[in-house]
Amino acid sequence: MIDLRLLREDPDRVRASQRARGEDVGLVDALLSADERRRSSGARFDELRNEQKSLGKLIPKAGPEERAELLRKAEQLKADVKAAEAAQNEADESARQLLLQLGNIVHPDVPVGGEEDFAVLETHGTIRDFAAEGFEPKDHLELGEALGAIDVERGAKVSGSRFYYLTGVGALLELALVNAAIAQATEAGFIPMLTPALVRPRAMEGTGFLGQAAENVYHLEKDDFYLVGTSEVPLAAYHMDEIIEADKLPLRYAGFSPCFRREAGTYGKDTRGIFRVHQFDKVEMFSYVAPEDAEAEHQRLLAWEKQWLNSLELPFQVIDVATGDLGASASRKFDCEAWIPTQGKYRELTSASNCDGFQARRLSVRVREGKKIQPLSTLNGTLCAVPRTIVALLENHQQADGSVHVPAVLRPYLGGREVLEPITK
RNA sequence: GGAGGCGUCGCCUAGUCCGGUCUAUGGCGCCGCACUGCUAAUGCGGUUUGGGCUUUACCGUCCAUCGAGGGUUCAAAUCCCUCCGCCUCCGCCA
Repeated sequence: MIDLRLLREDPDRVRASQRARGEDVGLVDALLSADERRRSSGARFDELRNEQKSLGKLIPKAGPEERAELLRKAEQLKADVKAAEAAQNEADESARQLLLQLGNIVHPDVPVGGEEDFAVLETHGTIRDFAAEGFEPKDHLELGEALGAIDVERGAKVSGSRFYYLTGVGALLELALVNAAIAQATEAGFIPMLTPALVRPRAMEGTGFLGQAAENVYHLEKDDFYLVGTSEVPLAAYHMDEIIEADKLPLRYAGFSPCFRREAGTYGKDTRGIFRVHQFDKVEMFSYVAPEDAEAEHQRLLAWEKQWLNSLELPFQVIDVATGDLGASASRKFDCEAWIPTQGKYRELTSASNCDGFQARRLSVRVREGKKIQPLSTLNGTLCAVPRTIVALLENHQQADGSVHVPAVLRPYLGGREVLEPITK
């Protein structure tokens, strides 16, 4: 959530941000009046409660007659206090509900518009010219099946569409990617973390995934658990309700977990292969930093993502995601998109978001510097989302005979193998 | 799944049986001041968090906060209910 004080002091800035997101600006005014109601009902309750307390002190000391009189007054007050408390709770709750609907304040440099209105910031690597090399590139599924690495037919048989098995060298490839990614993150100072994949509503809501994104979240009704779509959720909630000393920051975690996504509303989109699936594993970077350090950390996360993709020898571009595609909790988001030869376009492989104090405020994670206590800033960035990375690797590193070149960074985790060969039988 | 115990403002802890004197005790740690060649020791003061009001800030002040939420009562850390978490034992199970 955003800072209520900011809303009070500079509502126009919040309105402008809502407008840029293409969201309802009326929400801001509703929130302002709810906040006003919250404050006045709170003051009323405080006043009555104070009166009740002073009266309560007199009762045990009073003589019999006086006592009866006081009790009569106290009884009346009891009803008033109860009503005032109910009014206060109601006002608090309605203000909170409105506040939860409001997305983060958008960074002024973010391009305004929908999904297609992103700005390309930089490009890396060289796109291969398969025509010049004299062969037609195969897509990742065809390659993966030939390698004995991917089985989507049986994935569908067992679990339905958008499920898959990674088999043989495919399974090894995932483990190699995960190990290499964790190694890079550890080298950079991240603490490796294996996190819960099932979380309570508070963690999900606090991370901002129960708003517009809710339809993409799996929910276990019987136990009221949510399946996380990213380890960002358990990593953000890790320090929930804590106050962290300023000299402990930055705190950096590299989470590895399965990720579950319903992919509602994507029917017919990316249906072939393992580009868009309901379950996958991912290594995620997560940072807790002082508010003034957030933008610099955002750049650092992006730099680590670029380092990773470069080490995989993948051609990619970096984009500044447009306002309409930010998601509720990000104030700014940089995606790295790898070139997918058979699609002839760049597709998202990693995503780095600066959430400022948005998640920290919802999850009550604060930093203490001297006497000052304030929400800190949280940021997250993908290091390696496994299936998509496999897609990009297979397609970009394929050779005319259907074998696949292995980047040096993965070889130590693949028994030194430099090439993956199709299975003959 | 069954039985029992527990949860107090950084950590430990008193208080809960028997409601008001709790404005929550004491110790440790930490911060400030005093004293002191330095350090240590000692003395005095301070030290939960959130929200209002006031305010440049400080200070001050009010309300809430004893795991969470409800209830009883004029009044709840204390009594009742529900939930959450931790511990012990039993059962079951990777």
